Amino acid sequence: MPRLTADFYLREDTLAVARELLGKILVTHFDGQRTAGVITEVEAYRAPEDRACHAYGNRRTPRTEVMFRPGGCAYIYLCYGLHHLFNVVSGPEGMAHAVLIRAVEPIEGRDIMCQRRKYAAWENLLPKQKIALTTGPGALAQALGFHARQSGQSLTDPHSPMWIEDQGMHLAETDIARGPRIGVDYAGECAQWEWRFWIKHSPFAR
DNA sequence: CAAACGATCGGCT
DNA sequence: GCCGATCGTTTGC
Repeated sequence: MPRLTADFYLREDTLAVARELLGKILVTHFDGQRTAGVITEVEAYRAPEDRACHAYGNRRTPRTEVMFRPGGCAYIYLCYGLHHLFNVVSGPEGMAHAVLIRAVEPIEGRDIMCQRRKYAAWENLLPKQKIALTTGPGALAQALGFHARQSGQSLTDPHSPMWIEDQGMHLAETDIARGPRIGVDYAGECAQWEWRFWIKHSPFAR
């Protein structure tokens, strides 16, 4: 299956990019280990106006510099000293827009994901454990093997070990739910913006 | 140079 | 529900 190309990521409408990432397939291929999952939950972040965005007010720091690159690369950072959160940079160069991937449904390399998460083998997991394996941004990033040192890597370069595919899953507007973003209470009125989207009936989304 | 702070998770009550 | 873990980034002195 072909990777999504730069034109998908370069669009300025961050909310459209976020919604359209639902149902796409996030794939990693690190050290010969291939894992993939259907994207089921996302959040949009968008400088300069969004207080919850690390690049709020278009402030550039060494960490957030990659958010200003042309859309189509990864922004991965360490959160709470423990979790590596994976984002897709979008928008044209100079606009710090990104979509946080919050959950996926595993479809390939399930046992590799289990190893990385220190879970038992997939087929021995309880239904609740299968869901916990890749639901939540820290959990899915660990399962797919993401690390902050990979921040800035391309999703569109044919040789890059991380990418997103369209395998033809179609979602109607009525299949998509939206609500406020999680964990951004510090962001004033931006915290109420409904910039979080998920596949309505997926068990792999809150 | 010191200190505060997270776009979270999992275990325990 | 609550709380502790844990550390790079950022900011302020």
